[in-house]
Amino acid sequence: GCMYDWDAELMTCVPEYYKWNQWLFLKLYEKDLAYRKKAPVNWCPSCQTVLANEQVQNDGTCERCGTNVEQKNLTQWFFKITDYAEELLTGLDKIDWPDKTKTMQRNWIGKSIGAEIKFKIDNSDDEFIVFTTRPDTLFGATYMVLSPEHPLVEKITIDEQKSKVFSYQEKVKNLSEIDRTSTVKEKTGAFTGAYAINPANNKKIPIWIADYVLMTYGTGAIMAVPGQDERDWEFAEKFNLPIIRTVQPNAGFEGKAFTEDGPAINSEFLNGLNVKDAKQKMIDWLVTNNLGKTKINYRLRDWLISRQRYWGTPIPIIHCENCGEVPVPIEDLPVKLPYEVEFKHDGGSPLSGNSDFVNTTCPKCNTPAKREVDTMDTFVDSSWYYLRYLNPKVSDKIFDNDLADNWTPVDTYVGGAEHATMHLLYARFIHKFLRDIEFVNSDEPFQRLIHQGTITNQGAKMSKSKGNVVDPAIFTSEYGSDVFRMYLMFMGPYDLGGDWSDKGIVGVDRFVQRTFTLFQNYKDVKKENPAKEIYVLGDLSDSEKEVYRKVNQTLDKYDGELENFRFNVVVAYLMELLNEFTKSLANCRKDLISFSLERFAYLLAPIAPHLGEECWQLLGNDKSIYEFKHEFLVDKNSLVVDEVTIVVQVNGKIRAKLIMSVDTEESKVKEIAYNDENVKSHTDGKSIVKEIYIKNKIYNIVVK
RNA sequence: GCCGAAGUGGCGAAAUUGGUAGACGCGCUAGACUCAAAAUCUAGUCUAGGCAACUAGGUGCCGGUUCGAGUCCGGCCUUCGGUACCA
Repeated sequence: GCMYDWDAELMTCVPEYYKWNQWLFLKLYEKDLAYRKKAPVNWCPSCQTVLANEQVQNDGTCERCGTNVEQKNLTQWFFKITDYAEELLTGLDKIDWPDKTKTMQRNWIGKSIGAEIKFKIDNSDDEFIVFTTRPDTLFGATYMVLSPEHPLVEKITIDEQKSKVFSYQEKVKNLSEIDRTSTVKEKTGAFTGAYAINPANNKKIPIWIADYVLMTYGTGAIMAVPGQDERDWEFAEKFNLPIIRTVQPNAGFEGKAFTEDGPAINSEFLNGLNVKDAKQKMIDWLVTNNLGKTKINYRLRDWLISRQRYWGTPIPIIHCENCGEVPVPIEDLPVKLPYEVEFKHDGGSPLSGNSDFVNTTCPKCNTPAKREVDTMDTFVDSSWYYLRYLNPKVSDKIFDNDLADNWTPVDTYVGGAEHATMHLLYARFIHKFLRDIEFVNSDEPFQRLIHQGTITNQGAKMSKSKGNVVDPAIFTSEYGSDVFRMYLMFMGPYDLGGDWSDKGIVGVDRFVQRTFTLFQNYKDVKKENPAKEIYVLGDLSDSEKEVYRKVNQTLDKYDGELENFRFNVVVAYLMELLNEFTKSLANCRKDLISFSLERFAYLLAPIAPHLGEECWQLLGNDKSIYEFKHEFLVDKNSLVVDEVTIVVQVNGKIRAKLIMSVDTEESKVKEIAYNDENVKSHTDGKSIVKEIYIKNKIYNIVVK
């Protein structure tokens, strides 16, 4: 029952599409937002290939051959998403996304405000910079830690320590970041033999290396303050390094790092200040003495887009001996992915084996030159594809700008929560970049975001390779697409996944059958008995009132629930409505039956389109329901109830239920409540402490 | 490890956002129809006790706030998503 416009199909693997990935790359390159630097990859020496993190097993071996995976540094292309870190953070306030997704993006971007502090190395002209969020604790810095990959390590390590340091570096090389930063594993490290000078007090403090300091965060070096940082405390305890507290802990606090607020101690000119003021005073002092400055740091890293893979968009760069890195001129795009590729096992991209592809001439100086052989991450394709949907056939530009101006941002984007910090962040970055080069006029690509849940099968994500895919055709041929779709809606909340089961589908099938039979029983009822738009409650019998109310209630709730993707409750409402009809419709006047069924068919149509249309026709309508433009209004009067159930509680436990007319005043409720036998039996002989009355809801008596 | 979620009957799940826990559906039980079965219809169905009225307990576990907690707070447990080359 789904309808696709195959003329509007797009494929990211064809040159007509990936040409624009290349165009995007060149635009970013033009603005210095695409650049190269060294970055480590997982390398399997046996398979002679780069492995994805997913292909490296927990024990650090290759999933295909079991060989130990190594880290290898390759020069790779990056997009400078970090230039947009601040806007990617603040922009979250303006979009209607699930809070959890926004929180994940905020944490991923990981903004922290602190300071950069310069440390001199003892007996040397070398110095290095650390980032810290706690500059106020500088007097408590009793040692320094460099990341094992820090470029200074080799230079400063003294001869006697070299073997220890180098073997530690080797050991760390093949650890994953998750293992390195685990807070439960025992701290490890090695002493370089070198010392730094703490600029606050000019004391000599040892420089260590340890895996818990990452080259990819901050400056790859930290000042360690064991008194105020839990990781540093553990490290100091293990290696017998001195601990100085610079914040007065709460009374009785001992045995670990104190990370909360308190007056500064052992810190000369900071003593007595709270953390916030001490931070500021220390930063002022550092600036005055040219030793440091305020610094905002982000955990977000630049987007590594290079892949040493064959099947991807070639990166449009030419390497020339004379001119260096030269972008392919835009008019020469696309750089087509060749089909003849030899999969040489030399570690580079497979494209390097195709000499027709690799060998070219430099666009600048016309001498022989070589093409870039890396391809792009496929997240590049998906970072702007929604714009291409506007007109997939447009050939002379990335997308149709006029359409983009009118149609973006996407009103509601539906996608999995697993994309929270990658695809959904990349797309926001690229959209903002396209805005900055005046290709779109909105700040964000997706105004509203809804996650769908993932239906698993036998506990695992459905995939062809696992062979656990549920084939919808089995169910559409047995029950029809309306029933299958409706069952999917009815199974549970849209954003909640779960394991597939067809156990309840017969319930939906029964609903559809019963509905259809009902409409058949009242075939053409509307022709002779046209419905009124509105009924006066006083003119209706009790059965008719019930039906009329239920129809209006359903109509009233329907839109809101549908807009919020609450399909499961919408289906439940339709079932309740049918149950009401089964019970009371036979006792209703014919024109009220027309009224009820007409609206029922109307509400069915978005949920079960074929059934909705069939029922609509059965009523005697000539035109399709999908051409029906009239909106059924809710008779709000019918929703007003004149009686409510008031729950009487004694000490919060239900002791009676009173049916009272709406808005009954407290004294009246009180009188009836206290006369109830069951209430009496729980209050007699006890003293009343308090009475709480919530109008039309609850009367709670507190006794002692 | 870190970041983000989820946990409610035999099962899928509702719960007006702090006010009657279990709507709707599956399953099950009993009955009607049938020679019989299926289908359909009717009634019942959180647990324990009771003929019943009712009583006690109950939303992963432990504790707290409140007249009142599935809902809020603190601490756990389990499962799931992400952790930058699965996309």
